[in-house]
Amino acid sequence: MDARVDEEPGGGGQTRIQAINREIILQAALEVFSVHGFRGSTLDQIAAKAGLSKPNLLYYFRRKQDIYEAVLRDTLALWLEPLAAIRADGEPIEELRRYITFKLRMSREQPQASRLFANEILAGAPAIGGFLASDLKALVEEKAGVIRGWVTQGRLAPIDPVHLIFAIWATTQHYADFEVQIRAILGDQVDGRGFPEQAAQAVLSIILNGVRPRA
Amino acid sequence: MDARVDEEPGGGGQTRIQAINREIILQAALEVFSVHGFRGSTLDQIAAKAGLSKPNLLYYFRRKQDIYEAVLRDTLALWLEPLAAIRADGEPIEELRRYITFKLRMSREQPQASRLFANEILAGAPAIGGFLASDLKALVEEKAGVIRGWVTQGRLAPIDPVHLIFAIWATTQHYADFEVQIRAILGDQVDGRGFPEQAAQAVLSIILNGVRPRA
DNA sequence: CTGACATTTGACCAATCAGTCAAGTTTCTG
DNA sequence: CAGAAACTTGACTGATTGGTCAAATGTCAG
Repeated sequence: MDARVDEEPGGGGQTRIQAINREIILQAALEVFSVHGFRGSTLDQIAAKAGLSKPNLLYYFRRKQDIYEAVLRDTLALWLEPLAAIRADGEPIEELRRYITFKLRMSREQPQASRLFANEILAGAPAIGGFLASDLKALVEEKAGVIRGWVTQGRLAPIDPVHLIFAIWATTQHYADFEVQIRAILGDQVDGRGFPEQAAQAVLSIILNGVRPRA
Repeated sequence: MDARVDEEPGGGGQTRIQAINREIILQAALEVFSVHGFRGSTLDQIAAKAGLSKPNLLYYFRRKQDIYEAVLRDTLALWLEPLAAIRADGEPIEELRRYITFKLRMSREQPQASRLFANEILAGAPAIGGFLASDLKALVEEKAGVIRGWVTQGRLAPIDPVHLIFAIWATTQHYADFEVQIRAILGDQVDGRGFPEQAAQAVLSIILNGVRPRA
């Protein structure tokens, strides 16, 4: 029969095994969904990667869609964090440098999360369209206001703030989303010690010099 | 029986109907594959969009994979064209401006081609991995050499040429690949008359000022 | 207008898909 | 250590998938 409500697999309270297996499933699902997107991924792939049987997967998540949404939800907050951290009372160039550096590090350490979103957006954002149009839009508008203020004060070159945010997203996430292409062009160099710094220096140089106020 | 070799559906010579229907199929396939990727797309979706029956699809292309590769091949050349057009004997900033402008126009006029590649790369480039590591790599290295020359001559700020190319790809293709996200944030503004110019001005301003030599 | 060939399709197939279920096994609690 | 609940799974289902095939229809040159 029904377990105590707060110990249902989908609920808040979890048993030890639930906590472990839900985490295993979400990690496996991230690896699969981030490569093939929702439609292109199968429960069998996820089950195999998680080392669980397919019915067992569906014991923890009733539907494939539920797994997908759980993975997306888990990574959404993580993804917005750095943008939210931009402070209006900071030094503009330093704030942007910190934001870009943060985003580049996330592309390096969580490339699958980046690819998961890329797949979701390419597919038309069926699962997070509402979130984009509400929370993300509000956050971008807020930070665009901050940047616009810096421009008005002459602390940044005149630039459309929203497009600047797009440019930062694009250049930083590119290293995660297009990693295969980058690896095809640069080879094992990508795994070298200096590569992250090299990429960071290039991106920071282009964008920061691109928005630095010109006398 | 076998038709004359040069009139086989897959061959070079085509009947009138073949030419028409192959084009219809490739256009429908582009629309489907660019949204859901190879694995996430179905022949039924393509057939429905093309207004043909599924067996008829397979009369012109023997396998789903063949349709996919044909669409990719058709768009690959188009995609490299602008990079190849960068000239060593041009004015650096003007050459880059032309390249960025070209890429932005392609993102606007051929967003599906951009998304098709994005999906292919995200999936690990199973179909074009070899091409990336050979042709694209060679082309990038050649143009990187050109840019490196400009830097050496002091006509561009010191910047890693390959990462500059990545940054240009990222910022320009972002408008095609993440259109849904951009639309969620900016709304119908995206359809406005001035939007392409606004985006172009922002991207050009950031990148060109980012690489302009500083005294 | 006719015959050869190109084109189209309904019916079908085996494989894979998401999801169900009843019967098992394991784990936890008192 | 017993009983209850949590967990696991083999076997299954109906739907969808890519792909086949024989038969029917359309096209076009002579």
